[in-house]
Amino acid sequence: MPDRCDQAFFARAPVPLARALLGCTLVRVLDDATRLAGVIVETEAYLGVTDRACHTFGGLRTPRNEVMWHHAGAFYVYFTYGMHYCCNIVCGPRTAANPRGGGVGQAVLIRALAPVDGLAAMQAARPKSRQRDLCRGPARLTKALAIDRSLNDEDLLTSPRLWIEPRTPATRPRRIAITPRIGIDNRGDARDKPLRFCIADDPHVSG
DNA sequence: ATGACGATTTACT
DNA sequence: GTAAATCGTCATA
Repeated sequence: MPDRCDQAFFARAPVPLARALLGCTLVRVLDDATRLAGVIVETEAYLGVTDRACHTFGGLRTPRNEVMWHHAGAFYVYFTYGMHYCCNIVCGPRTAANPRGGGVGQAVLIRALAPVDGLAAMQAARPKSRQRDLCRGPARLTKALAIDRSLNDEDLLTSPRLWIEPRTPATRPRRIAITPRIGIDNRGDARDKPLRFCIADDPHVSG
């Protein structure tokens, strides 16, 4: 039985989780048992109700962003630009009000992976992509790993088709690069905060 | 009912 | 470098 990140791993604030996810492996198992997996090399932290770039800014709660208010370890998938999916891991510390962690509108966006398992299936999903670019970008990786709306609100703690595996000595980042987030140019102070985390010098990082 | 826009990617000049 | 693709969502009326 594969090692899987647990509730304690996800139940913390977005910045520490975004850092801790680097070097972990995102695993997706298809209905035909094909295993697709990649090492997380790029993440972004979304801080919740005070963060202008966050879907829950100002306490906004709608059918679309409902999952961001769920417990830590919930998987939040949203559709954007009429054609792309992006995926996030809901987080937030454990409190008396939220003993599972989360419940406060915080999450970490997965922005890029280094492909590890299921390369043939990924390539089939993105036929024109070079191997290095298969999961290099938030919407590219969801396409490569067959992540869509059907996985919104999936529980990473228990799902048989989706989970996160911890770092191994071989995947532990040597150095982490920190930059402002991508694609939020129009949002004042939120634009410049250093909330994007990458494994430095990894060729699978986007941007 | 309507309209502006988006945590992007790809193709094209 | 710029622009097109493409549609669900939310705010406004």
